[in-house]
Parts: sequence; C-alpha cells; structure tokens
Amino acid sequence: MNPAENAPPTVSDDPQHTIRVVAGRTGLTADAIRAWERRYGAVQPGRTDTRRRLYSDADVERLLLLRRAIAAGRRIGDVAQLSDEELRAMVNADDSAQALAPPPIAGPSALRRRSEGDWVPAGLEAIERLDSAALQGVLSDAAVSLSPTRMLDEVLMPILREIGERWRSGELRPAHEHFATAMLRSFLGNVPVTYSSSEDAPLAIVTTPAGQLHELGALGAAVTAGLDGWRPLYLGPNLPAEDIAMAVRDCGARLVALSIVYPPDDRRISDELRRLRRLLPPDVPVLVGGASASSYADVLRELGLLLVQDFAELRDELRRLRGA
Amino acid sequence: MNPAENAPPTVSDDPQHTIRVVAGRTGLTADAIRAWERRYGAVQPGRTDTRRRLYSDADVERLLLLRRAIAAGRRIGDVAQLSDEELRAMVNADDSAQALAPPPIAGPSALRRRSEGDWVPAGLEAIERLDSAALQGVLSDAAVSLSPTRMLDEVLMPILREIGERWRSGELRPAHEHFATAMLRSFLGNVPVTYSSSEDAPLAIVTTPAGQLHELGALGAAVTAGLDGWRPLYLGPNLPAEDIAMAVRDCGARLVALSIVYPPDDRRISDELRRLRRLLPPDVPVLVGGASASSYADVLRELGLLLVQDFAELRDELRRLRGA
DNA sequence: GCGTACTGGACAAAAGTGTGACAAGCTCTC
DNA sequence: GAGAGCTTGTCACACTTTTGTCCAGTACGC
Repeated sequence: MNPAENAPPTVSDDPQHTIRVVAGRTGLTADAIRAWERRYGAVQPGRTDTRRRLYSDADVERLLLLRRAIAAGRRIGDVAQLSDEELRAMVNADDSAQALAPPPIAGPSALRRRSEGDWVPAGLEAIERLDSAALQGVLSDAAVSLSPTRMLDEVLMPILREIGERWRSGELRPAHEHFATAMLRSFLGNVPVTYSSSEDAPLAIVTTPAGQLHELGALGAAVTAGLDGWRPLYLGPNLPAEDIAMAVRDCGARLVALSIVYPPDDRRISDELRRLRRLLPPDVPVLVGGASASSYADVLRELGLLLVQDFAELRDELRRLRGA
Repeated sequence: MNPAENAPPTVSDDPQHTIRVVAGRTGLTADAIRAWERRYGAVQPGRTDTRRRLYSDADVERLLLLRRAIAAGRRIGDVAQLSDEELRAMVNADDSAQALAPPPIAGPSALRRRSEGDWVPAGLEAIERLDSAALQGVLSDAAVSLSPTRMLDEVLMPILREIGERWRSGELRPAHEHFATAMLRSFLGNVPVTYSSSEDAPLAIVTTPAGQLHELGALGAAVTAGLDGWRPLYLGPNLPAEDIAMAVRDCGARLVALSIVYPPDDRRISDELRRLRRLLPPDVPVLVGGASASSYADVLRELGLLLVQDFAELRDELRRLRGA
C-alpha cells in the first residue's frame, strides 16, 4: 500500500543544501533568506555543528512558495508564518484570481483530506463516471498539496498514461479519453506559467509538429519551462515547421520544445523534423519529448535534436541550456 | 458523500489582503480604492496595528461588483453605498438590459456606453505580436469589467471571428491562429461554469462531432449552458456519434449541444448527425451551432435538430428547454 | 590563508497612509 | 453650444512602516 518506501522522493526533508545553493535555486539573495528567518521565522533550517544553515528540499519549496506570494503582492511579514498548506492555497488562489476574472472558483471543499497518493485512482474513478465536479475536486485538491512540478509528475501524467492504456485495451471509451483530456487541458491552461518568468527570461517556443494533435504533453512542457526560469510561448498542437521557424525568428526564441505522442513511426513527422531543423537557426536547440519520441531516436540523432524521456530530463536540459 | 459540510467558505470574511493584492485582483488602482473609501465608504477594510488596510474576500467581490456597475455606466458616487444584494441585482439587470437593447433607448438613467470595443483591437494586436503576457492582460482586464456572457459575445467571439478572417486572407499565419486558440482555450477552460449549477441542474452534453477539430465554439457553449442553469459536461472536440450517445445514456443527459465550424458542407458531418439522431433517445433535443452550422440547415430540419445562430439564440433555447 | 557563512546593527529604497489639489469628462442650464 | 458646476481618477506631499541590502567583526572549511 505504500510503494514510496524505496522510490526516491522528489521532496526530501533531509537538511542538505547550503544557503548558497538555496539562493541559487530560489532566486533570492542569501541576505534576504536570513532576514526572513531572523525577522519572521519563515523557515527553520537545520544547522551543522558549527551553526551553518542546512536547508531541505521542503525548505526550498517553501521559499519558492513565499517568493510567489510576494510576487502576487503579499507582504513577507504577512505570509511568512503561514503553514505550507495555507501558503499553497493562498498562492493558488492568487494565481487563479489573477488569471481569470470571476474569482469565486467553485470550492472543492467537499472530499477532504485524501491520503497522499490517492489522487490518481480518485481521478480515474471520476473520469470513468464522467463526473466533472469530482474530477475538478481531485485536481484542485491535489494542487493545494503538491507543487506544480510534482502535480505534473505524480498526478497528471500518470492519469494520462493510465487513460491511454485503458483506452487502447478497450476498457475506456473515446468519450472518457476526450473528457479527461478536456478537463486536464483546462487545468493545465490555468497554471500560470508567467509568474516567475520576468521580462528578461529567455523565450522557449513549445508546440507539437504538424500531424500531432495531442497537446497535453506540450502544455506540460510549457508549464515546466515556465517554472524553470524560461518564458514559454505555447502555440498549441499541430503546427507546421515553417510556422515554428517564423515564430522563433519573430520572437527571438532561444529554444524549441516539441511533443510527439501518437503515431510512433511516421514518415511525415520525420520530414517535419527535418524541415524544421533546416529552417531554424543552427544555434537554436530543439528538445523533443512525448510518449513516441524515442521511436524517432535515429532521426533526432541525425539532426542533432535532443531527446528527453520525461519531465525530469526536460528540466535538466532546460537548466543546462539556460546556463549556456 | 459529505452532506453536513456547513458553509463552504468560498468567500471568507477574514481580513487578509493588502491593498496591493486587491488592486491586482480587481484591476483598480490603489488610489481609486482609497478614494472610494474616503469619499463614499464603498468598503470598510480592517486595519493592521499600523493602520495598513486589510481586505476580505467579500470586500474584493464588492469592489468587483462596483467595477462592473461603473463599466455599465453607473457613477461610483451613486452605487458605492448600496448593499451587496442591491448591487448584485443592479449589475445583473444592467447586463441583461445591455444584452437585449444594443441601441440605447432613451431612459432616465441612460446607460453610457463606455469605449466598448477597446479590448478586441488590443487583443488582436497582442496576437499579432505573439505576446502572451499582453493577451493575458487584455483578457483578464476585460473579464473584470464584463460578465462572462458579455465577455463571450463582445470580446472572445469577435476576436475569434477576426482571426479567422485575417487567417483566410493570409494576413495572419497559422502560428497566430494557433497561439490565439491556445490562449483562448485556456481562458475559457477556467471560467467557473460549475458554481451556479447545483446537483439537480439538468445535464447538457457539449462537444463537436467527429471531424470537427475546432473546439472553442463548443467550449463557449458549455460556459453559456453553465451560466444558464444547466450542468454542462464538456467532452472536447471530435467525438464520434456512438460516444456522444453513450455519454447521454450513461449520464442521463437531457440535451446535446454541438458546434460545427470548419468544413461548411461535408458528407461525413451529415452522416455523423444522422447516426447521432438515430442513436439518441428521441426525447433528447440536439442543438447545433457554429460558423458553418447553417450550411447544414437542410439536414438539421430533416432530422429535427435545432439550429442556433449565435449565443443569444442558444441562451433562448436553453431557457426554453429547461422550462420544459 | 582565502573564500564562505553567521550575527547584529544600520540604512535606504519601496510601499502605504492621510490630505489636498487638479484636470478631464460629464450634466445641466441658459 | 458655451459655460458653470459637479464628479472622479490621479498625482504630489509629508510622514510612517516594511523590507532588502550592506557592513563590520568573528568564525569556520578546505
């Protein structure tokens, strides 16, 4: 019942990071982090024997949350004392309030306290019943407890994968798949990818090549890029190579990310990739991910496009490229 | 499930938001908010120990209502003192009045038409520049001033129409159309269509028939249905007739709404409609709208499906059918 | 020994507050 | 249709609070 014993947890409580690392990861200055601790007890890092601060992953996440709250106009003195859950709820509320007009988002508020890890089966069950209220509840509930990153890795993508499998096996009808896709699309579209990305963040174009109708992977990639210091420009699915190249040129993008999900081995996709590589400036890297991406590994290698297997690898590449 | 869930605090009375946050959420300037308080006591926020203002969610909602009243031509001095109920009633009345009577008939409190069309050109310009931050700004700005209904009729649909035309004329590239579609999809996906619809509202299935990839019209219809007392189940685009019928049967839907945008005269669409009518229970009405819907008028008449030309007609039909 | 981190204090920039003034826009009158 | 009068958003000012940054002195790590 608890498989998470040996699985490496994405967020650990072990104190391990020096203040320098934390400053780098959060974009805060070391001085600010110390001031927040001194004045408001915003985080309480562990210490070495010699009183050096040691931050856990959870601390880092909390600092990131605080940073988002600040960005939404909160005052650090007001939010520093909130619990992680309160903070996350507040940040989520701020985000959606800012992204859309009528703030009264239907409160999930029903199903409370779900033991961790139950999100996926609960979501699948709601999908089987075509119950949008329940699915919405599961999603927003999970969003309060999980960071967007973990939300993607541990809830949304597993649900998608499972849907895909049950659909292929005939266990679920297209209606279920369509329903789930529509709801997840709405949810992902709601994640504000704009917040951390300041004006000067490098621009990444995210889309799927012509012929690729499944957009959720690409949208997840856009969210990931936004969380990782890029400014994503999401162009939806099914975009011809010429248009990708045009957007890169016109907007001065420094990166293209593509998602390929369905046809595992299609000439037209390969051709599109070739054309894209030819049309793009040689110094603009192209990342390719998605369920079927690896079946194009040969073409990718030939063209010098980078294959990413999952969102974790995508994050790594994004970080590496941003540094360059 | 959980019946005794008393008062889900969607709107809390706790003072918590700084004036800065409120300004961001309402789109008002901090100066204006203070002026309204000073001159008319429009809201009475709490205070911190050091006299900084703290607004509750209820205060924010009230300010949003005031803003919409202003946008409808009211003067702040006249409406600032009204109770929340009076305000809400007035704003709703203004909305429907505005929707029903485009030519302002002379009246005692003649509605000043604000410089209305500002949002559409601003949105189009953002789309031309592929500037997601700007487009997001236009959309949320408009959404704060307009009710979801008018937002659909006066901003989103005009933008879509215009994009379509400029795209056909070659003035805009597919990249622009894709970009706009993706952003509008995200925006529409976040309109909380769930809140007014209680458990017992009749269920409406909204989708597009197989072959129809454009989903925005259908999504707009789902939003409209949600605002009009139905419980919409949005199933995304491109759904075969069998699956629509299955969803209707499994969920006990009382209505199907379809959107047909692109191929104006396609055998396959007609066949899908015929199949759908055959598979559905005869007492489940089917509404068909969208840019190309009227080119199928013959088939629709033959099958007894209802053609709706625009969202206003859709609303009328929805109301009529809900009464039945 | 040199780079990094810690503490506590100091300081200046940013943001909020109250008050008053003003210009743009609207209404009404003549 | 010109002008008086009112409404209202914005700005300037002087003052307070909040908060990020800097510094000096000390200690640790490699």
